[in-house]
Amino acid sequence: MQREFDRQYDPSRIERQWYEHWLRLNLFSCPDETDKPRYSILMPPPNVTGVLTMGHVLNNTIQDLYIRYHRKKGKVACWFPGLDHAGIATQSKVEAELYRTEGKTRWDLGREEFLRRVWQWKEQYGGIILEQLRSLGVSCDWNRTLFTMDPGASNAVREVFIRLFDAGLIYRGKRIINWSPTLQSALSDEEVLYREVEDTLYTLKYYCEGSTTDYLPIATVRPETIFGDVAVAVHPDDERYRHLVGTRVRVPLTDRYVPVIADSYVDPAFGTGCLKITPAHDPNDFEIGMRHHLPVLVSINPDGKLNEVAGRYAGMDRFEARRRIVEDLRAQELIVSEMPYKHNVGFSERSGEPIEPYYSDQWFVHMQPLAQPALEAVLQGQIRFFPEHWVKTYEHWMRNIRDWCISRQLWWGHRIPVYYAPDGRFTAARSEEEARARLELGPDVPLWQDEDSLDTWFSSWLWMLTTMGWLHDGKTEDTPVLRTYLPTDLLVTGPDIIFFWVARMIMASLYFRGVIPFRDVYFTSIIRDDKGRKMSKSLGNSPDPLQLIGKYGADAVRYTVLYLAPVGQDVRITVDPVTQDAPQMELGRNFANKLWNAARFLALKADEAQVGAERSPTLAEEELSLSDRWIRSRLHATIRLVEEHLSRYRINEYVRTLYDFFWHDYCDWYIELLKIELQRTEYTELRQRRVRFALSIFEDALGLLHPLMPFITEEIWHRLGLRDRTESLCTSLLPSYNPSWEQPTLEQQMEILKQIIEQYRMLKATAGLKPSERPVSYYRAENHALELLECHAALVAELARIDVPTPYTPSGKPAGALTAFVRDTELFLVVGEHIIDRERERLQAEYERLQRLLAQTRSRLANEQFLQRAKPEIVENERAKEAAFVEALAKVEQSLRYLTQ
RNA sequence: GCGGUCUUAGCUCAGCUGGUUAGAGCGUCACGUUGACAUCGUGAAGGCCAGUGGUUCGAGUCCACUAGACCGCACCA
Repeated sequence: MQREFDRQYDPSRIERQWYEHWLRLNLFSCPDETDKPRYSILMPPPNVTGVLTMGHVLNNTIQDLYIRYHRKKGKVACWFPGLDHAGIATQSKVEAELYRTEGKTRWDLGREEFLRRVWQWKEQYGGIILEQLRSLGVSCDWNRTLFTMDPGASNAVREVFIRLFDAGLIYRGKRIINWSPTLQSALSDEEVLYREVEDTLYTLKYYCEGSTTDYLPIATVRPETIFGDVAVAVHPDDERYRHLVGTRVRVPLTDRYVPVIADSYVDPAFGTGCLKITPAHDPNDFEIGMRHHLPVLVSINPDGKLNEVAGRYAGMDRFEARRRIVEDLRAQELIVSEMPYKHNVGFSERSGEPIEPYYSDQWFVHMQPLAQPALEAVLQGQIRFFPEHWVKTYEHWMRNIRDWCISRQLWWGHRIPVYYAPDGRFTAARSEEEARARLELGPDVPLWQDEDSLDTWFSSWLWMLTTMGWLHDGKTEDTPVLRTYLPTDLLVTGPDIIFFWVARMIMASLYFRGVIPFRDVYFTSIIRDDKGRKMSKSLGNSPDPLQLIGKYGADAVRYTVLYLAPVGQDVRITVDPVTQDAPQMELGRNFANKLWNAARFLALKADEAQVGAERSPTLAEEELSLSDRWIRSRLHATIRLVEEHLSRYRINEYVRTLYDFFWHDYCDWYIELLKIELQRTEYTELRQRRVRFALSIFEDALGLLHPLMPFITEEIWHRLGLRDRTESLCTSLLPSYNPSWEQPTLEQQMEILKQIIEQYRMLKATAGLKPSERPVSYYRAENHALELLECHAALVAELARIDVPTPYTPSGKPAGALTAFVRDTELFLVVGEHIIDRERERLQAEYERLQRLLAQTRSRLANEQFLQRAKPEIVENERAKEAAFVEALAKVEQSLRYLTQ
């Protein structure tokens, strides 16, 4: 039976086919209820507007790794996928398109028609990213895909709003909020990014009433806000100004007089010690204004333009107005000084322009009561963070939590379920009828629903509940799915949304269901380019993952990204600015190719020996060679390590462990040894059993690798095992660990044998001999090493490409021989006398190295404290080292002496 | 201002609860196509583990400080 195996692995030929096949076999969908152990993960829902980024690749590969691993442990492993409606991002996108194609704004269309267009857009382009994720091989339960604007999720959102409203945890208030003039909407504190900006600090003259010479010097970076001034504040104890408290000063460029007030908020040591109070345009001024019962004078409109309060500057944009006002202030000599000034300015995370603090009616969630239990769940370890240090960040935020502004002046989103009556009263309600009932109004009284919608995160924070059907009809709280899969086991997300999402989910889950939403949270690395910049579309420094998958294969991309991503450390991926290629992916591609070729070799041998799908009979225990036992020991160590690393989320260690096993243990050594052993096995039947043994080791290891590289492992598993297409490595169980097969002593022996081979190779290379030459070799060894060499001389000869080494009994060394050492074993390779100089150099270096080591060891042993306090086995070890170094030194020294003779 | 992370080979990084002679991949150099693999093999070169001090019998590993890189939160005109 011959199988086709190309010399090179081509992922593009098999990946898509396998994915579709898995979907046909329905391997990823889970029942609502089960008696089996279960494991669940919530996918952080990507935006409908999103396309696959390297961040998604990293994040979803980790999730897929864990889901697949636990599925292969025999659990019902359910991964809940979904999509986020992304209010601002999506609305902006559709508005931009509308303006480009039809020259219209959303107000031209009206709310209803505009929303129809957004839905249309969503049907057409939305969710592309979910399709893209499939090319990565993710094994979600696609039947459970939820969109945050789906009716079920929307019902839950409405119900939650009403419940929190009734509980007094949601309130409406006139506040200073972060306003984006571009988006024409409020933003939460978390959506504002602060950046240092070079500005000018203007000190202005506020003339005292009735005086043309006395003034208060008042510094500001925003002279355009002076029209909103309602007072000037000084510190109550400030001797310079105390006499002025209660008098009035004139606002520059106006005829308006405002009072001088005393408030301890003012820092007398900072600046001029005088502060203008503009409650409508500064959060701190607002607080002071409230304390002193001052009016809130709005001078800048929501569109960022000054209004009639600003007199002749009305209608001007805030930045244009600043320039004009400064010119006029200069002209009228109202400026004391202008100084360059660095300070932090808040920018809209979404639209990029400076935030305008804006005084308006908004909806807030009172966070304090929700935060307390959520903080405890993490501090007490019910929820674990990986890496753990994020707990500090979480705690800091939770202890200083501020109320959450949830209203957005957007149309795309969940509309706030609040109704207003003509008399000004309002209530949250499921319908207009219910609102009437709640407000005790007759059926003919007109009601208005609030125009605003809710922050997108107000639906995301319910994700663990809504994905599992909670309140999808507005009533049913307890579903079989919730009982089965909540709390989930793992959440994988970026640390940048710890507040936006992770913290709020914990709060919502505890408040509404009384359970934690997830047990472990793994915060992924941030992917950066080779200059350390975060990858982003605007910088153009992010490769297109689909292009990489197309070029290198999904397995290779998954492999490389996880190999490069240690826990808690950012990942740097070098990207070619022209081709957008990421050459580091070769790491994964080469590994896949290595795997493929190892399988190709096994298939060749299996076909030669006419091994079919059967794996028995295999070698009996007493038939196992040193290399067989060794590779089995390595396999079981690997099984153990895989479990250890994954349970501690040391993902790159897991990757490295498998790399080492496949490449170094299995390919570099085991296959090479197997080749020789097969050559020497005369009986067909024994050869067959030997190949079966080699295959079974390889196949077990494939299972361990499958969660990371699902496509190639499935393909190889089928080819080697000639398995039926209805079987899948996705659902076949992982090999189980057998501690008695992990044999450290045996591994040590093998290690010595490997070193002996390597030393012979080194000698041969030093002599510059051709590979085809087989120089005569000898050894002088004792005990174990002697035994090893006697038993495996032929293997050593084959692998080192030398003549079969034989014991050398005379003292001294063979004529024309180079010498090398493995512990106390001496190895000789007869090469003639032509490279004495290099040999002497090498031995001299070795001599010095050993002397350094010996000195170190001796100084340790000379220390009384060390002998007394260190553990006995450490001391013993040190003594053994001393002896070994002394002996080795003597031998090297002797060799050097022979050389000079 | 508060909190956090990082600094190990030319590059990108591993190195777990302190204890064999500090590792890998890429890159470099030399050799090589022996029936799995040149997307490969063999060998070699390459490291005062950022600096200073401390704890300890013992520090790349723990602590403090310094320098540099970065992140989060807060923010006064």
